[in-house]
Amino acid sequence: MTARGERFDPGSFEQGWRDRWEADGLYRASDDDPRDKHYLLTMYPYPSGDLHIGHWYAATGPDIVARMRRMKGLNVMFPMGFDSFGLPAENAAIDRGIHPAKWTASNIANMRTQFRSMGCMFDWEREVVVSDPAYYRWTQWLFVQFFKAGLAYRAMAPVDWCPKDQVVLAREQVLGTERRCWRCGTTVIKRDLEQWFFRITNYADELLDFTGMDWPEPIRLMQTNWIGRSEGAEIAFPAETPGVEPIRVFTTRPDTVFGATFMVLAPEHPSVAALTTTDRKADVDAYVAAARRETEIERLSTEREKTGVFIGSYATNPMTNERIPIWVGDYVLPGYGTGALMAVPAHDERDYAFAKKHDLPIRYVVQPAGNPAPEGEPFVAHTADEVLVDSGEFTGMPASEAIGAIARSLAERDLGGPAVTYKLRDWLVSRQRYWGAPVPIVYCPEHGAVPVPEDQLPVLLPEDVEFAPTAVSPLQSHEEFLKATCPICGADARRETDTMDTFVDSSWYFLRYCSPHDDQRPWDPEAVAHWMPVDLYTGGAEHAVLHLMYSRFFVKALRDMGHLAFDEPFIALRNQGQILGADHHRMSKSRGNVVNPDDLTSRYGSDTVRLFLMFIGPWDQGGPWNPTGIEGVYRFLARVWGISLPDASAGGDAAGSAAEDAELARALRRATHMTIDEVADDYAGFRFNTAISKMMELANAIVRAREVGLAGQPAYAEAVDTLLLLLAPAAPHMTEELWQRRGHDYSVHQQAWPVADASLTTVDTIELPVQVDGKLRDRLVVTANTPADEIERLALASPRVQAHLDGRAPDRVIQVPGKLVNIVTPGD
RNA sequence: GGGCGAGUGGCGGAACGGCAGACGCGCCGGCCUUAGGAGCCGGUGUCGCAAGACGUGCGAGUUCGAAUCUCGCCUCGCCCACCA
Repeated sequence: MTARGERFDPGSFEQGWRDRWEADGLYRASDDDPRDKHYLLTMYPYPSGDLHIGHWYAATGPDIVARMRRMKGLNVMFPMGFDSFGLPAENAAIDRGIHPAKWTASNIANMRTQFRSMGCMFDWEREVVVSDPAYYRWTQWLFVQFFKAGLAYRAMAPVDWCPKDQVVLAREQVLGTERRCWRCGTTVIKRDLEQWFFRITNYADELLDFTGMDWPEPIRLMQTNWIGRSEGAEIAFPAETPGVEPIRVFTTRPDTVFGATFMVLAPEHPSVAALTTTDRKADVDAYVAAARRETEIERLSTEREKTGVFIGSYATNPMTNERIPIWVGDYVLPGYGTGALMAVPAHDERDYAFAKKHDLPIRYVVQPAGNPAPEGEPFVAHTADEVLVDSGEFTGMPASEAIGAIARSLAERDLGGPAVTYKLRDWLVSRQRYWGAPVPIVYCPEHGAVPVPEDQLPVLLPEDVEFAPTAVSPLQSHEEFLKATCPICGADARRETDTMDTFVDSSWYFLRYCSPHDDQRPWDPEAVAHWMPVDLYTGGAEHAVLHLMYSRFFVKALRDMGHLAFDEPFIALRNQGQILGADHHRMSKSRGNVVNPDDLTSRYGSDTVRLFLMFIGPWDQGGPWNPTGIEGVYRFLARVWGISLPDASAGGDAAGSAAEDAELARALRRATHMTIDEVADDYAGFRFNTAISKMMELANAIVRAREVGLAGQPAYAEAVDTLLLLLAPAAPHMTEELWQRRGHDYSVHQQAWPVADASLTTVDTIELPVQVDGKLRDRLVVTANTPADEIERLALASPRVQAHLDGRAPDRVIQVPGKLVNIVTPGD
């Protein structure tokens, strides 16, 4: 801090500037702005009560980019809202008797205030709160559109059910590997209930296509793996039992079908009962019942024994025409492929383990070309040079060819053909909870599930509800809510009590931001056409799959219904790292390691906290919280303050000659102009830590310039003004204050981003490292256009190089223009 | 078990085929001061008085040159987890 001039006191001006920006609507994004639109979005938070340091970390990065892009001439929209439906509000209601709406509203009010203290350029006029009926009305409207388009349907699905409380539990309400009810500790069971689904699997293939999307590779990979597309063949194995359909299986290895020596059905497979023979019925029934009870509990374990029972009947291998036994085993998953598989123990590890345990035949039908068939272990390798053995007419054929040939042979006999299957399942959107958007459906005894007419939306959540500790959704016992009439026939009907998964709310909130106050439709098509798609989306990587994939699905589905005219919601995506507690664990209230930014801001100011968070490391990395070092960032800002105050130019002892001063001024100007693009590139690449270090270097250069008496010169003023402009996105308050004090027009945030003067950034002398055998021995200072042979001569003439050459003539000299010289000796 | 990512000073990190340790914290020394937990100046990878040698988890390799590329191993983190 400067000895003269006024002390840096962020508390004296930060709030004032925030009020002014707010009053002036500085960050309001207008639809008719002639500049190019730029939609920058950061994931909205769940209103848990307080903003912690992680929220600051997540929001400051995109705020910097938003501010820079605005200075670069774009019409930036940067909105914020609240993901305000969900379980914690309901838990608060149950535990403390506060109504979820009340609890949520007070949390939002608090967090909104805290958000404002960060000095982000959020356009609060566009705020979206998903638990507001003005929002969920349109969530319901969208459900109806999905229903009409056949993309929302009802089906039986297993749910976690507490037999004591008689209630469906959410996934997070089932605790531990013993799977106990969070409330009463009873062991939870699976129970089939009618649930609502969205048909996301219709879009599996399109969701695999990331063409033109600037997304992190790990996220694309995770979604790709989640969708889990597998190519192979479907093959029908006729069952001997009369009246039973052939058993269809999916396989990625049709080339091994000659080695299929038995079949295994999932316990849930629909043909199990019909295929079970009388003498096996007791065993099979017991096994199926046990598997059903254990679904997911035991199946989670990879290492467990391959259990199963023989069903008593046989099928025919369509290639060998052999009778092969049919088993039931819980390692076969009901939801994947056809829920049945042909077991090829010689070429699949799981089938091999099953065959060994149950003493079933193992037949090798593929082997490495020219090698004997391996014994004692499954041969699963799938490379180019394998051939079929013991496979009838296909014996000797390369495995890669056999895949197609066998599939064709089966297709000719109507016993199969090429097939594709996915791991992706349809999206279960039903939640048996209160605090969510009610599914807008009524059940008519005559017409079944009927959507609520659009002009009767929203289906409001009743407010007069009691939250009993049994955790049963109060909607299920709210007579007035349940009472409905059929929209088709007017008969007495019952209202659906399921609410929607909160991921439904977040699958379209980015559309609502475009026209948040429209009360005639979910969005204004013109506004959406103007702003969408989101140019840059930021958020935590924990949403890699669900939220991001659901949003992509929504956009594609709505496009196909004619509501949208683009394919993807988010062009570019960046993930911030997670700030952990000082104990290296996730911040959570129960651990007591949550860092509240309020203490830090009151002590250092918002700018310092913002800058510190961006300085501690790469933004996408995160890491454990450690406030050590915040002083350094504060000192940096205080130094910027000191060199920028108008009276800073008064000091300095002009000492050098005019020529020396001109050279120093030129060096300062070069440093200034070099920094402009470096900082811009770093900001754009989310490398805020290096951007800040470069601004620190410029500030240090300005301090030195003042010490040598440059403070009164134009180069000094240019350096300071440029530094303030570069720093403005990261430290918006103090740069605004200094900008004003230096006599410039309000606001620094409406200035154009500075342009680097190329004539200043090109260097005329360079320092070249000189290596001997790759080891640094000397440095040469030469003019930038020195010819190569001259550089070589100078390098060889260096006494230090000579010493290391030790009389030897160089073998060769490698020059990387402008980078270095390496002299290679013949020795090695 | 599979996939992805990461290992660099006392610490956060920079460099990402070409000067390892930018920038900052901390620490050491000095200046200023009635005082300093303020500010300013200098130093700070390790060993060594020095010249110099060594140095980016470990081990190989490619290259004139490797923290960076390749292969194998170790450790940590995240995701998926019997997906036929």
